Amino acid sequence: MSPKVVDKSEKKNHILKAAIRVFAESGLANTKMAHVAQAAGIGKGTIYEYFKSKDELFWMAFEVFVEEMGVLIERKLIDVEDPVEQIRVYIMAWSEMLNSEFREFANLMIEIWAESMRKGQDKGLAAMTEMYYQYRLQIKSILDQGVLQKKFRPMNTLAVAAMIIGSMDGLFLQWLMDKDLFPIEEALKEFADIVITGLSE
Amino acid sequence: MSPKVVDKSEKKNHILKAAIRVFAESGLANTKMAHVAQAAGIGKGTIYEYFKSKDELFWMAFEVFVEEMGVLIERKLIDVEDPVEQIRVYIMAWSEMLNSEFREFANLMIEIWAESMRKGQDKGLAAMTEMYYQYRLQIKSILDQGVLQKKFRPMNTLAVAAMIIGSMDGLFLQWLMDKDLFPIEEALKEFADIVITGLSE
DNA sequence: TTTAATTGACCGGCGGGTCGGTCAAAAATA
DNA sequence: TATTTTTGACCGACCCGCCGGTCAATTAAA
Repeated sequence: MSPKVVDKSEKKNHILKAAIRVFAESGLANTKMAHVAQAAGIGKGTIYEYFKSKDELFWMAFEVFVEEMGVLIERKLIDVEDPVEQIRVYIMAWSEMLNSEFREFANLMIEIWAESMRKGQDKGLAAMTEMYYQYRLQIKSILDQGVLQKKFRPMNTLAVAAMIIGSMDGLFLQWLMDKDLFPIEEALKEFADIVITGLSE
Repeated sequence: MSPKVVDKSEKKNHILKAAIRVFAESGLANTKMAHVAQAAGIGKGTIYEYFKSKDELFWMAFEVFVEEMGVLIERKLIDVEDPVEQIRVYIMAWSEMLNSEFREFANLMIEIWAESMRKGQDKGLAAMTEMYYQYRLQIKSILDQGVLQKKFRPMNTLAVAAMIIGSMDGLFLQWLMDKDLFPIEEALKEFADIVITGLSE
């Protein structure tokens, strides 16, 4: 019925996008391959032409998600010079992100969190840990710059970086749970103000 | 083999405790009733004398968890008067908690998060939202006091409360993922300092 | 002995993954 | 160009192991 696709990698990507949506909605265990197939508009068997297993599909979805997220943040930071402003931009970038096309992928994050922590899921956990480690270093280097420029007080920059990332995740999580009532914009704004005031010399 | 338990509710509690441990380790979908039974040292069928279904068991485990957690925090706050110190105690209470018997239950939290957000899990989500709403109000009232006493600057206290709770969750989450390397003590301490400095008049 | 509690073998459905068949399109041939 | 052959992407019926929940039998308590 549908014409055959010539470009393998494009179709793989198409399946991945559908999978992200379904995983985000139902989680790993509750997602049926048949459902993913339906969402992608293909037969179940076809998925296995592109992915070895459900598990592989899930973790590839994670990779795509992380990568797109990283690119998005990077782009926002690119033409901000002042470390203080960089921190603010970084924090506020989240609220924009949550109103972008990422909104539908957001639920996936918690699935990944849960999944990566289960006993025996060392591969996923390692990927996760690595991702956060990179984020922390990124923030740390902004903070270090700020301290050097005497715009921030001296501090344990790694711990503060960890705190900032952690807090972002937490606010994100709260918003996920209660998208309508949780005041994410205000909470982020307050957070940015408090962090900057609290860190200033 | 196991001593016969006379008290029905005591046995129910015993099963619940075992279930919490198993759910924390494997999640809802990956936990087998046989495994819970084994962990509790009883036969699988017996569980169904005390709980209607796996689902009911899971959500009762959640209730127990939340309740014990609330009691623990409450106890810490009871003889602190100064709002500023209350905030600090509240924040630092977490690090103590994570070194207490709660440590083994901690993973359960993320399972609950993930589960409560799945499509169709309205019951769980509602319970979750309610819990956080209560927490937010609790913190808000401390902040309101502080503002009244001119110890904190004027602010959107609800948003700040949401921010604080969210951040706590986020730090907790990060720690869950990387218990050995994530500097939870320092991050919490920095967070408390920054928040208090940032909120002070 | 009667009643209550406990148990684990068993059942049924469910879903991940397989595999032989199909067919559109590309390649080869005329 | 028209026709035949080959390819491999696509599919979904089927297989089979797994696990939540049941219940007849067993054990303990009254």
